[in-house]
Amino acid sequence: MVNCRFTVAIHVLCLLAAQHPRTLTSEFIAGSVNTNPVVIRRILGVLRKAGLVRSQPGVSGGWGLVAKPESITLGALYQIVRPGTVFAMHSQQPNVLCPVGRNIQRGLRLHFQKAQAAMEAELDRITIADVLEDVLETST
Amino acid sequence: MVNCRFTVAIHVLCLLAAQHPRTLTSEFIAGSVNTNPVVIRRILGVLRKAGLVRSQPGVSGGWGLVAKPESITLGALYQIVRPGTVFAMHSQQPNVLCPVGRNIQRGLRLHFQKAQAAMEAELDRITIADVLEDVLETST
DNA sequence: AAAACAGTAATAGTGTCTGTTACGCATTCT
DNA sequence: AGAATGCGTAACAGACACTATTACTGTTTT
Repeated sequence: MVNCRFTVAIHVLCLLAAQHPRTLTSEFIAGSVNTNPVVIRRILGVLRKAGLVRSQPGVSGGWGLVAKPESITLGALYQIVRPGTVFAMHSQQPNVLCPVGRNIQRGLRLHFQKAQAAMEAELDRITIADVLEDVLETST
Repeated sequence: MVNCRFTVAIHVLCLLAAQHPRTLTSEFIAGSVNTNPVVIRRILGVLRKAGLVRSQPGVSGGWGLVAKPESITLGALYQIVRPGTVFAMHSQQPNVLCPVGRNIQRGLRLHFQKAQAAMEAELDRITIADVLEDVLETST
């Protein structure tokens, strides 16, 4: 089972959107996600740097949504919580004495970028508001 | 360093296509990829099950291409060497007592599938023949 | 018969991610 | 002012996936 930060980030933003403008503590959120509060704080820390949420320490503190749910696309969120590429190049540099080995990475880079861009474009068609609507709809 | 089997598989098929109809040994291929022959045999074993290549043991044995390079798309290859999904759900099951936690996975599944399908559709537009052409072109 | 080469199991090492504890700091409430 | 609450973050352990490597068996050609 690989990286699930993206999924958790969506989950948390849906929670914050559903309860807006109330603030939620990392402990409460962790109870819904079923993980440790530190994990939640780590992910929300990244989202705060991106300007999506804000945090407040102290009594009656917690986390609140800053951006509008319908303005947060899954594509943007993906780039925030999982920077980097879907595809990995060779773990060791290929043999430069081989015509294929010497040029294969350059030849693949653009194709990989376009494939990932297509994926993110599809994710851009969905917002947190859409997901929340789906979730609460199936809830009834 | 994540999964690079997909990249290596493309690399190996380009080699086999470039040298076709000659056969190449796993040791020779490993020399271009810069890894161990066993790693090559493992990946080629998967491709053989899919009918893309064949192998022959013994003296002057090795690996040969069966499918035509222009008929092997990167999308098909991706599904062969990396079955499974790009996106991971929660590592622990979310809290079913929470309306969001109870339905978030069902709400996300379709979106994730569509995003990955968009990526694979983009990969389907490229064949091994295309990649080989790019690679040999930049070689000059 | 000997050599070459695939097939495969077993193992070690590395890296990434999640989960957890611990502690400091900021803020609110009494 | 002091206590309680909650974030911020470092440190560490455990799980897991992947790569690399060794070693051995079986098959085919020469």
